[in-house]
Amino acid sequence: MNLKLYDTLVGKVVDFQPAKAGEVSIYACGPTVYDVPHLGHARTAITYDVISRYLEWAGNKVCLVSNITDIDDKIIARAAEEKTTELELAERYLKIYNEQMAALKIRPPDRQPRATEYVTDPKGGAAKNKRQGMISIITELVDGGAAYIIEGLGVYFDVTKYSDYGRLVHRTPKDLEESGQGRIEPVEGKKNPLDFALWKAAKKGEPEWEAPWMPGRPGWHIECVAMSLGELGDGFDIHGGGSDLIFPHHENERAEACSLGKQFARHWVHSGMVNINGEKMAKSQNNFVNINQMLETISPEAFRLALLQTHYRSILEIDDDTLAAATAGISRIKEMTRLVRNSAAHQNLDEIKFTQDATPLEEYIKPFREAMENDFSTPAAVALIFDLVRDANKAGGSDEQRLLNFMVTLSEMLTALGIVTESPAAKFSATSLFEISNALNLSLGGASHSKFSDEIKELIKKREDARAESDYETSDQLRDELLSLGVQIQDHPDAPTEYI
RNA sequence: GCGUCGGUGCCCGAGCGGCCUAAGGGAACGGUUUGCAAAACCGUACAGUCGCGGGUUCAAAUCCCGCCCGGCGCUCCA
Repeated sequence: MNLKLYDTLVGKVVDFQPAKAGEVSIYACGPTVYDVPHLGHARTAITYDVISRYLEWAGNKVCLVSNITDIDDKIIARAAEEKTTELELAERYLKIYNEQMAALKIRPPDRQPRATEYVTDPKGGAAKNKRQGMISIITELVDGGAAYIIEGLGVYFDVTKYSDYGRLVHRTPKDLEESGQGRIEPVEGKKNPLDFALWKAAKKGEPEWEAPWMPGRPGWHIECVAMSLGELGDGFDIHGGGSDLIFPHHENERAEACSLGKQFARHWVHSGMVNINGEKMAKSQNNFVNINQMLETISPEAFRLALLQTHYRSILEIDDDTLAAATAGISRIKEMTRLVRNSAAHQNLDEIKFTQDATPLEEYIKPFREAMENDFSTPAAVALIFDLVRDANKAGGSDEQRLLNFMVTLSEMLTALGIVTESPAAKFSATSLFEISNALNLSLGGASHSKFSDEIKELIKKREDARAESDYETSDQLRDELLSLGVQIQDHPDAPTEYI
């Protein structure tokens, strides 16, 4: 693997090699579960899903950790609004989040730690478990002089004690302070306006944990330090999230972790934001699109394709045109697999096994790898899929060995991107051309044969009768009717009519 | 204001010093095919040259400078 990726900290594309050859560890900042997820969450989750799938496809062992923030001010506020407990609220929205990510065919992360599991040290102690809770991390920061206590308010990180502050966001502390004027909520007792909370004292009725300073709850950034280091260890490979998290969240994480003497993340990766109908998607615009809503109009495969046709760092434009274009694109790929399937079925190639001979075609795989390893250039990778589709359509039904190679190649590429979710190695190691093309067609949302209702079967029968009598007026009418029921028709001069 | 990313055809969107007579998808138009369609394939127009103006270079969409415009960030948002 010869991967290059854009590292936010460096500000350019750099060579990437995992700390341990063949193993890649990724920490992707997950959601705060106080509301239903929206397209932004989907985009970020799919970005890291694709990255981890590709790296795995390329032969690495990948560990993807994505956390859940289940305690913070928004959750407390929302729980109060809904007259429920923070725990119940977080549970509920976490469940919805995971269900919707599954609906998008996003693979669950290898581990999904929650902030509340990381407040205190695990049973048996930090050293034994190789993971430290937030309270013990904060204690270390206080003891080391990087943090200070404001009585009755909380524990704050002193940014002047960390000389590299601002490097991730490419700003100087002075700049940050000036541009933050009027935005930063003044806190009585802070030494510097940029100082931020590591621990917040609990107000009456709020969830609280016992701590050396005062009962309270953790600040935002410290949770990700505890979870990323706890799950992946110091010097893990990639820390990711949406680009809106660069500052203050990730900057502050760095400050905390590096002040502990940790190397922390080796690379920082950030995915771009989502625009809806040419406008930024934001609460103030009141144009948040929920995943459920969107999945009523587009398949998860098509949605993923729409995302992949834009580079992960660019702004993603979502509107009806984008989604329709992606749906048409998936149909195009699906149609090709269907044509191959038919060809295999009609020629009885079904009986021929190609186990030994199926060969992914380097003419596609090689540039595909190059595209993906160039900072995950999925638009170029997707273009190669369409090149292959055209070439396979052109090849026609005659050369079954070549068709098989096309199918295996297509399967590899679709799997590497997660458009298709089966493992090709397991699925296709002992199968036929028909089985491969059928599997791909079905996993792209294609229909299997003869699963029509009696009503539809009746209409088909009527139409066939009409056509036999050359009554085209009636048969065309029935065709329209069938189409409105979702059945597409393809007549052929010397082959049976197909119903899709 | 500061930081950062970007401005490419009708739309989306690659390319980032010569292979660009600018990938790929969608939409449009014409042809082959079809009873007519659909799908597929072939072809065409779309980018009078890649936001604008300078510069570097034998060579620039690609590098540099300036300007204009947009996104994101600038204390709790993926």
